[in-house]
Amino acid sequence: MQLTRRAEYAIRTMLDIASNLDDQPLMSKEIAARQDIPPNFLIQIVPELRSAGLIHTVRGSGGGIYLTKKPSEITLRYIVEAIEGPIALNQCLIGDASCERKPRCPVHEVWALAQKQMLAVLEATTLAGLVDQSQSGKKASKTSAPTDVAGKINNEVELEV
Amino acid sequence: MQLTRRAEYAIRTMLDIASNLDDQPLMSKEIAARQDIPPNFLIQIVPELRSAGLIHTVRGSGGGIYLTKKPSEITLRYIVEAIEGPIALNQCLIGDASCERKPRCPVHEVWALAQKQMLAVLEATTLAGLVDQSQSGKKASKTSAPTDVAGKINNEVELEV
DNA sequence: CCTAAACTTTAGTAAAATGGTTAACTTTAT
DNA sequence: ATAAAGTTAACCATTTTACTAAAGTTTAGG
Repeated sequence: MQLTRRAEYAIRTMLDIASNLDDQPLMSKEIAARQDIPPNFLIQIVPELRSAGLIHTVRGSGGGIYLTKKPSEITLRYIVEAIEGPIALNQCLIGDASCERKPRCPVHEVWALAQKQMLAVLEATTLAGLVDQSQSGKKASKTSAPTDVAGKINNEVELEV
Repeated sequence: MQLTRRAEYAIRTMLDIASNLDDQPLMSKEIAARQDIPPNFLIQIVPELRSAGLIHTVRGSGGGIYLTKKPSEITLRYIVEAIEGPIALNQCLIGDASCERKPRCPVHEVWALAQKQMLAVLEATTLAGLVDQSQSGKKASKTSAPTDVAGKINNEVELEV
């Protein structure tokens, strides 16, 4: 019931690149150093991010990594699923194949809802929003739309438990 | 990022007992048969539920298992955490010990929110509500208050993603 | 064209988690 | 007593996790 280190490192990597202002590609080793990622582990994760179409890699001297999309178009959910595959909080939520217990099992839809709630947050969070938030403090930049996703969701979601 | 079989089986077990109308204790072996749980695996899970204070067990001939609390007082979250320990979607959410990256890491609070959303669902769901729901179809029983937790939450939670 | 810098690929590996099984033990109703 | 129930502890195969390592490939620059 926990994010793997791979996915955590993938998120850090994507965020590191998104925070980069220069247009020159970043080296894997540098990213690893900045983000506290074992460098030999990261070079294993990078190809996965590339296969998922999230990054472009340039080989050879002077090479490195850059994003393929705009940070505002990359959600946290997308990054996580690029590494771990589709998120499923319970075995009965894997794929669309409904479990055989489903008709009589009232718990299934509870897990479905819990997962939906969780995914809504991960899907509403983009790299742009995260970069924006970590840079706030100097001035309230209104450059990218979803400035404070977390706060935004938070207000609409209060439950009377 | 997925519920273990242990916890899934624990939920089924608790639900099975809560659905039992007689006041005589249920046998582990019978529960296992009804709920598609490997019987030898269940007898390993039962003591954990007991240690957590969720069930009472009676040894010896004629013994078995019954709940210690009212089904309306037992939440899904409580059952899961009785088996798996505290839920933490990311390593940085374990305990109250904030990760050392927290001050500069904008992702932390996103995971915190995602988890809060998920836990809200698991916490709003009680055994009584689940039993009630699986029995509906004959007549809309209004015996226990939270009849349709899932639907209830669902309405209040729409996000404009 | 040679070399160093960068990513790629493949293999290996120790430790822990997962999902069980087995068997000896204790308690208790009849 | 004895059989029925839960208790405890040990065991086990497989998979996942989190890495490390090494040999290979591509490419810029001299």
